[in-house]
Amino acid sequence: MSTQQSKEEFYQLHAHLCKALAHPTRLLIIDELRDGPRSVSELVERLGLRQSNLSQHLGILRDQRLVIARRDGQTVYYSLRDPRVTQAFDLLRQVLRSVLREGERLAVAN
Amino acid sequence: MSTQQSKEEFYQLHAHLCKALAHPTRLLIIDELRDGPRSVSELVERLGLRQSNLSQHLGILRDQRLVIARRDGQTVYYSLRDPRVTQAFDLLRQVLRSVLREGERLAVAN
DNA sequence: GCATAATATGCGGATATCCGAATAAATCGT
DNA sequence: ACGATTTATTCGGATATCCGCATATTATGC
Repeated sequence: MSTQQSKEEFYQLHAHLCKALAHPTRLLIIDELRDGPRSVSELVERLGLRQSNLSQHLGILRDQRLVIARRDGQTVYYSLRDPRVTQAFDLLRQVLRSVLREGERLAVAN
Repeated sequence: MSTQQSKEEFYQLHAHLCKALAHPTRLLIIDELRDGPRSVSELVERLGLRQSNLSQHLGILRDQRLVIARRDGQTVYYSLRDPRVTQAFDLLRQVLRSVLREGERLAVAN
């Protein structure tokens, strides 16, 4: 551990990171950023959210350094900071799908 | 999507999965299960938690099918259901470390 | 400087999560 | 069947998250 950091603090930070991913809207945002940067207004339009609510969610993703904001004039473009985030995203989605298939099997069996 | 499931519901489920990971204690539990199954009492002892609290967290992980409970007599052994969960776990941890290194660089620069 | 556009932030009520204490449920030995 | 052991669940108060509304901030064009 490079910086002075207790085990507890590290797990806390890891949990904060996960918490930032633990909301449907924020997952939608991340999915929307896969193909490249998007401005806030683009995201508002594509996701159909109130602007303030979207900005709040973007703020949470920003705080955890999951996304990067680049300003060009009045518009701010958001992009993903680290491809490993989407990798983790996809792994969990695979797990989810396998859980759903499993549940289906059991549903048929019972 | 095999089962009847709207896009919104799917993202909701994904978020629930992430939420289950979004707590330091539950991350500690998952880390503890990497090397194989552990009984509840082993986990209580190794993590130093109240038994009820640990069971609550295990329940959350169980509900999301992140862990499996196997009963042997009076003791219940928990194990990880899918290695992809720990893979996702590790990817996020790498992201976290890189974020911390970055913060350190900036701290030194300023 | 001022009106406008794009984005961010503060506030407050509704809802969800967290933890400890007490209690229930399951299993064992006798 | 009864007591002991291990694990799970319920309840309630404290704390945190979420969203809409209103307002602030930042940048542009005139």
